[in-house]
Amino acid sequence: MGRIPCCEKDNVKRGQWTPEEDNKLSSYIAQHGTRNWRLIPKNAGLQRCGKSCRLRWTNYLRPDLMRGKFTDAEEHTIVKLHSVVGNSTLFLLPAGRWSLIAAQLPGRTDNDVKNHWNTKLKKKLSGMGIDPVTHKPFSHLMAEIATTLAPPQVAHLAEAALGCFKDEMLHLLTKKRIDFQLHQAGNNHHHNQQSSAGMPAFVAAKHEENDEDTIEKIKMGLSRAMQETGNTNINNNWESNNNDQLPASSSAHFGISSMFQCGGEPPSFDGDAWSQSMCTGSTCTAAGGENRRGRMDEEKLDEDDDDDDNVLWDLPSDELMNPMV
DNA sequence: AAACAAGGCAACCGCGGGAGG
DNA sequence: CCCTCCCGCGGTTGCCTTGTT
Repeated sequence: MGRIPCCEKDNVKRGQWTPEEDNKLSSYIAQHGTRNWRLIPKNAGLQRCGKSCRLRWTNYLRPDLMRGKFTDAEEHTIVKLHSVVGNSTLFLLPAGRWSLIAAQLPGRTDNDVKNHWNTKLKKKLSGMGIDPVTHKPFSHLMAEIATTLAPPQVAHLAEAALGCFKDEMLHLLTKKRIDFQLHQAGNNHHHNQQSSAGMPAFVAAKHEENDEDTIEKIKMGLSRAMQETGNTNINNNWESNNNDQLPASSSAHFGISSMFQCGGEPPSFDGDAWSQSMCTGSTCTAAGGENRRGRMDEEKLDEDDDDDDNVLWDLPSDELMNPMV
């Protein structure tokens, strides 16, 4: 038996809302509240689906909404919480993950958070070499899988992985990193000779570097990660964290920080406080280098001091705006 | 200056859960 | 217990803006 539509689609307007429609909806809700969305458009004199009205209200018209850019702190919270509730099916969370995350960010809607995650944060994490789904470094993900396979299968895995990541990696290595290098080059300007194309020598070199070279480097990194895995407690970490009472509280531990404790390759850093704050643990501390403390703003440092001891993703319940699960 | 590409955001769609008859 | 309806969620699409060539 098919589900009946929430409204008759022929008679409803769709697309962008006009200021008049916004006014009608806002004033109606101000007077009558938001009970029964199906009746609201009729009573408010709107040719809209009730669902559309609800979305417009919750995502745009609500007076408590905060517009504007996400702050670093908000982004930090999103990433933290996403590492915990990201795989909501695993923990059988009663509420959706986006709404749960949004509940911790006053003035932000789940749609806001979801859009921000999809358009910005995912790329940001990828750019740091971290898988935005599992919050683990790409190299460790591959290494984890590789440890369960026989050597011939590992070779196939590497090839398959390269196929998957090739485009993304090439993009990151040949385009985005150039920005960073440009910045670096600015400090060593006199060392860089101009190429025939008029671009700095290092940029020209990047362009000339063919795909095969890049792939070779990726392969080396992958095999190095797999070798290092043999000497570390990567699986112990993973298993112990999973075997313990799984839900949210413990799951926070097996995110990025626990993986970084394993001695594998750290993600690449842009050097900004945000990216460094996404990573703690012995390896990252070393990789982050001396300037970490120097660069991070003092207030943030104080906040994160507890996290520095390997457990960035531990979220004390009193730190949350709304308690979860 | 124009064309094209990429990014960002608002809105839509379909599905599932829960409440109530 | 079944059915209907409402609500809310995540995924996706489409359009507008901004950046790049």
